[in-house]
Amino acid sequence: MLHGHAQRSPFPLLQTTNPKTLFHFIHFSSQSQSQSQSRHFPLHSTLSSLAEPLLRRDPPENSSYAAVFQFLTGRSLLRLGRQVHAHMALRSLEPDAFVGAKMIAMYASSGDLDSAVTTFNRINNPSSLSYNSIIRAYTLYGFPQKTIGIYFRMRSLGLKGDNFTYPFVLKCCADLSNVWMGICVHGISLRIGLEIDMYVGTSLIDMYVKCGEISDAHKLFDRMIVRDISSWNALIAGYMKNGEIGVAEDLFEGMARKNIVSWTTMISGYTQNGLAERALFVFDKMLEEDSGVKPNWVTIMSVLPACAHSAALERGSQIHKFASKIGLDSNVSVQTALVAMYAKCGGLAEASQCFDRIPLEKKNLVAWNTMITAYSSHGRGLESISTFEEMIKAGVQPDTITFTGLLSGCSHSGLADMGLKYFSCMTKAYSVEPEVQHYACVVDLLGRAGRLVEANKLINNMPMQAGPSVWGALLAACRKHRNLEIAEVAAKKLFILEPDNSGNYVLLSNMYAEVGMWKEVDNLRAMLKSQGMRKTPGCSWIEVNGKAHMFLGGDTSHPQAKEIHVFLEALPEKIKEAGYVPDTSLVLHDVSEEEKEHNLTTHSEKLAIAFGLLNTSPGVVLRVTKNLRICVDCHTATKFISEIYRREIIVRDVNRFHHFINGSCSCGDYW
DNA sequence: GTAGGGTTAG
Repeated sequence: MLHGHAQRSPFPLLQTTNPKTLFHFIHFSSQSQSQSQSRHFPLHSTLSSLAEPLLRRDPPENSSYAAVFQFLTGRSLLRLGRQVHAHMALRSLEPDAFVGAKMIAMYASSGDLDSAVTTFNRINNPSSLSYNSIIRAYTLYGFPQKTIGIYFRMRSLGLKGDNFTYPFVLKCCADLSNVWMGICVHGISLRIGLEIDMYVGTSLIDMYVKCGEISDAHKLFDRMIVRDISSWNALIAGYMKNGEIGVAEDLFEGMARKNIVSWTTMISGYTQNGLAERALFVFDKMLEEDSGVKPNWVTIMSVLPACAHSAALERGSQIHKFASKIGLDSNVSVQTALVAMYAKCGGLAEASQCFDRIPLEKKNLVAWNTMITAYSSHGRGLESISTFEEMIKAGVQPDTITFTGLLSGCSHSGLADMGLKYFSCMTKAYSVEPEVQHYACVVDLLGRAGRLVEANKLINNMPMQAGPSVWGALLAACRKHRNLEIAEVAAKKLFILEPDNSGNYVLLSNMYAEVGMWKEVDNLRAMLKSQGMRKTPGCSWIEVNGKAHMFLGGDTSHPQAKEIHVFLEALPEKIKEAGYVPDTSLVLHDVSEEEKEHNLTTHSEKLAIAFGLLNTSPGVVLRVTKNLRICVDCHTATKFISEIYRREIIVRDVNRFHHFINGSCSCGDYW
């Protein structure tokens, strides 16, 4: 009978185990697995004394096993857990609701969800406790639908659930953004008197926050009798995600005690709302205050995008060093955030170094995507492709973002044929359906090659509605190839799809200006004005000695403004000797050529570059960031500057990177 | 047990 049972069992080690080997196994594993910790934690002796009743001849009780499973939970001792399970089965002990719950927790925490589920299904009379274990397991493994299904099955059996059930069920409603389900579960928890429970209450706040119902979340917060730091944190996160940073700040300041999550919430809130400076400031303040909070990997991950956003390479690498010092740089998520940060700060070499340091088996989809996208935005299409092929070789399944990176990489490097090849086979070979953004990349790809009619045809045959990204790509291509006819078609679509984007009006207006159609230019400018829109002011910044210096177009407010302007006034003559011809075609005003030239010398990117040249030693790479696309004249001028002054200049514009070296740019003059 | 999270095209 015993033997038969063993053969039916889904647990592979069942047949080979007897009490004696179990003892040896416990003895051996506890010694080998904990050699380094044994001085601090007596794992071996604890486990031996817990397991001791199991090894006696008299039949042990379920509860003895429960203690062992509980001890094994969260220790990643899956083999040992299986041995204990097998030992139990050999003694014909069927897990009851209680031991079953502990076994489920052990399996789930050891990464074996299948065994957890099998265990659950074999429990004869599951209790709330057994349901809680499987609900927790399904939630942590990211199966919210399953969790909710199990929860309602539990309710149908007349089990109400307790304060351990509802936080997970609510988390699932939150993950699904299903506010109706959330309200339903809220109602049930209210009826059974659990709303006032601290954990249930916090989970309810979180659920309403994640469903975008911030006022309901706040009402709940006000009703809570006992609040925890977590309740505050959940609400603060809501106001930051919401964009109501002021409210979040007030709540944060009003907290009697703050923990690392409170600080991290504020930092990531600032980052996500584009307030990079504030994010970095709060990060510093947290470290200075010495309030006993210790940054963890989420903190580092939240602060790095702030460096990326403001292109603060020096700040970013300082934080990198800090993360290494406190031992957080071996975390894949931190490493991935580092890759993204370095790439966005113009440090492609550092980015790929960080990527190389991630062990192959730890490189996940996000890590690969980040590196592919990094190469792509730097115009290194061939590297994008080879990284993609390595990813496939490593057995990681690509997703929609992978192909966005890959295709835009091909287009940025002029690899039209490669891009089209990947686009045409992505469904068949990689099971990824093309989406709007992939069409946008292909339109860009064809547009770059001057195949505008083909691009237009592709748009008309798209299986879905063409979005602003697609028409935007076509419009940009038309500007480059001076095709006013198709440009007008694309622009008209864009005026409807994104009426508030002044960039589209400016682009078309520039095209009219190029061919001297000043009446149309005026019409467009009148349209902009009547709709209360203004051209987004151009703005560039550069980091020198760890400090960012920002310039607006025509800016004279910088302390060194005079010096900069003297330099820029003299610049055209200097680079004209090397062949520079000022390109005034894009200056909007219908004014004299001389005046146009002056307009050009005050573009924000030129101011930043001039400042960089004046304040750094020869050989230092200049890294400039601009909030719009770099203009044609600045692009040309920068190429000459890189040659005459023998400087490497890296400009990040709103779309991509430009590496200027020895008179040429990595974008191949198409952007 | 609850709260904080990295990768997306013009």
